[in-house]
Amino acid sequence: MPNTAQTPSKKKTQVTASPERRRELLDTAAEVFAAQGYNATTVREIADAAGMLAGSLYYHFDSKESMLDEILSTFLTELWEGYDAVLAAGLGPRETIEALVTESFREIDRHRAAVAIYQKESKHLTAQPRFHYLSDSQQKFEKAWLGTLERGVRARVFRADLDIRLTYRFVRDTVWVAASWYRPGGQHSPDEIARQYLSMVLDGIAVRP
Amino acid sequence: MPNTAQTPSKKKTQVTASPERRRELLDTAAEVFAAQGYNATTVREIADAAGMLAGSLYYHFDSKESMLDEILSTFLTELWEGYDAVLAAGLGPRETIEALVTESFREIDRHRAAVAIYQKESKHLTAQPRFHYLSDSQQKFEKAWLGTLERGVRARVFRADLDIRLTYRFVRDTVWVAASWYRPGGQHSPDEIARQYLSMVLDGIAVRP
Amino acid sequence: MPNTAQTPSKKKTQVTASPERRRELLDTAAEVFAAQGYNATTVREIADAAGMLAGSLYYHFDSKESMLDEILSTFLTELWEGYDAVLAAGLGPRETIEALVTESFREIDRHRAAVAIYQKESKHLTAQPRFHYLSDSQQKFEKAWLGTLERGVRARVFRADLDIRLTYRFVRDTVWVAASWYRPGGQHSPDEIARQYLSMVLDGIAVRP
Amino acid sequence: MPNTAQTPSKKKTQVTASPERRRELLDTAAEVFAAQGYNATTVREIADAAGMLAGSLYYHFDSKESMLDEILSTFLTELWEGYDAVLAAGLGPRETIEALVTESFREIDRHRAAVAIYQKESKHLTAQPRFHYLSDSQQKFEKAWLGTLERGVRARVFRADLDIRLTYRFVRDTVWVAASWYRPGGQHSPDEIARQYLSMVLDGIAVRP
DNA sequence: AATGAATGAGACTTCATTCAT
DNA sequence: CATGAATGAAGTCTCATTCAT
Repeated sequence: MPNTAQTPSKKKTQVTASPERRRELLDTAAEVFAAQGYNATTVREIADAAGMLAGSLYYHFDSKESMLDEILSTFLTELWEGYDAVLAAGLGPRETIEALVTESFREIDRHRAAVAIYQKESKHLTAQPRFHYLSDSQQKFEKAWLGTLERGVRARVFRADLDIRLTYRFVRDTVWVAASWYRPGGQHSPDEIARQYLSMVLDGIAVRP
Repeated sequence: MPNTAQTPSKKKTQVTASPERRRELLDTAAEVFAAQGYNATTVREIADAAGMLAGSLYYHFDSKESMLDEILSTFLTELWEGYDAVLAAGLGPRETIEALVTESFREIDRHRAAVAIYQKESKHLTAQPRFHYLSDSQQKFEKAWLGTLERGVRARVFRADLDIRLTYRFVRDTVWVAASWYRPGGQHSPDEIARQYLSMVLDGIAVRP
Repeated sequence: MPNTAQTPSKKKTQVTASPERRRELLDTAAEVFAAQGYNATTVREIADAAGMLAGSLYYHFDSKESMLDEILSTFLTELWEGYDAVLAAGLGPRETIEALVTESFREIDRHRAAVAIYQKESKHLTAQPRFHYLSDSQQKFEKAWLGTLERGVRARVFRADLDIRLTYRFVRDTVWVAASWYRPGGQHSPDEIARQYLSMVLDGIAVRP
Repeated sequence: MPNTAQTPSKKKTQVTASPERRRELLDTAAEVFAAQGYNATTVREIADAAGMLAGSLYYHFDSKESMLDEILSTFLTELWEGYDAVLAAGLGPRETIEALVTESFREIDRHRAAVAIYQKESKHLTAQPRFHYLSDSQQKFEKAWLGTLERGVRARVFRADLDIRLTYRFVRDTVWVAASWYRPGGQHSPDEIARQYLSMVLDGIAVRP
């Protein structure tokens, strides 16, 4: 997931005009998209949720698609700020994985809707040029995680008998699917969930003999 | 996921028509639904993929929705045949989990498209009465897995220090998300994938000290 | 084209506002209307060209349509001042035609945009009561030109072997279509263009035997 | 006006399907476009005129714009067939002009609506890449007419004292504006109109001294 | 005077579905 | 069985216009 070059909307929508209102509306839209799916969501439903008429949304945004775009790219930008900080910290492989997982759950906590949308829609969005940055991010993401896992195998902190790509998918999916059931303000804090997830992933759920 | 035999077409569709052609068309439809999402798929795209015109599909099926219905219910019926056999076998908790995971990967191998559709669409489909059987299945599914896990904790074969519901979601998601990247005929057989997944889930990816 | 003083704004627009600004804005609007067509022009494009926001135009004008109205009626008023002077001068038919053509090219020079708009839009505007004055003008126009041509035929200065209505349309169109390509400040002055046009219309482009 | 490369509609509309219906609908659309202007015409008005619902038009055409495109390009293709035949005939300059004018009035007779649309819309359409062929045609058109006129001046059959570009515009506009008032089946046949126009253009409307 | 935000009507377009052939 | 043509509902988007500030 890349810190997107963000489509420069030259046309009309005031990107200048009050960014708070924009953000409010995007949050509303993200919530509806996450709940119903992007395609199944009508512009009118977003507008209803925002307390305005469908047409009024177009004062703030070019199109329904550009809302989706902005939701996803904003999320990815923030995500990579966190990831890049972790990767630059020079930690050992196990500590890096721990930090990445923790960071991920924090992002899920902060951008639950965006993550859920990303999970559901990103695959078929990458076909469109406008959303190529999703693949870019995906690749960068894979490099960071897979690289760390490989480093760990070489350093003998991760098992060598497993297919490394399988392990990668396992860890990756395990973390991000959480967005589909996670509700902020629930029983466990993001950090607590991260701790338990890491414990399962690293040590397994079986009792040690 | 229940084997609710919800298929009886009430309206008109010729059940007389050769069931093989029906299945062929459903397979085609499932593939397209999985690739693009149900909502994003037009009836014309399915027809194109099947080499006919959109209207012609209606000789075989009542509606786009009934195709989805049939795809999902067929899959769930088969899935529960396998699951029920496992659950009736009277295995210990660890062996039950192993058998369920293995069975799941076999289903993914056989019904990749259906599983992918299920993953993406089931949440917002359960709202419709027609698809209530999806929630039924979900519940039955949860009871089987959660029950087995709890049994394992009591039997001291699974760790007691983890939130059991978190563990459940972890195992469940770990398995099913695989449908999003799995391609039949790949490097690893379903059983091999199951073996490695189980190894990770049960024993973790970290090297034991 | 009549000088129907159809301008009195009945509704609200501040006529108090400086008339120069009004004229400026109308000139801008006319330019955009001429370039893109009235229907294809959005109020926002006019506002952009004027360096303000769309809504702000409504401080100056009732509606987009009233801008068009004012552009056209102002032009026609001026046109008829010139024409009426010519017609009142008591010239012979050939001299009258010469004077009318010359006057027309001067109007095109002064009101290029308005003339272009008139050419493109007048036909479908005449349906609306608000723009009935366009048909009135058209009729008065036809009477003046056709009458002069007929007078010329009777006086044996214009050919009698031509369909007089065809001749009328020929002369009329010949003159006014020029607005579609004419650019003020070009190579030829309006009077020079008029001279050459008259030479062609009166004597033809073929070399005399 | 070029014999257009015609946009290859790859997407969906059956260009194969009954070309007669297509042509019928295009004729209807052309009539409405010519009467009201392209922008002022709604898809529903076209559909009403064709006795169907607005959406049904999209079975035959990609978009309102593609109808316009097909109307114009079909017309231009036919026009250039006629023009090219004339230009290839090796006539003298005066005879070439006569043949071109005659051919033009025949085209106006056959494609009155298309010509009217061309006159009104072509200028602002050329901005769009899709309609670049309009400029191409315009250029080819200019080369043919201007070239013939220059040839005529050199051959001393056309006057040398006139600005040749002015003459070109004069002749060109004179002919084509006729589409705005011409009604097929009127008093004069296209050939008769051509004859009188040529008489005016070549010899003028004034009586020879 | 001008802005920023919103309204509401209506435009173009898509698409599941129907049905005579 | 399948096609070709059409329907009708609904969806996205545009735009002239309004109005409080």
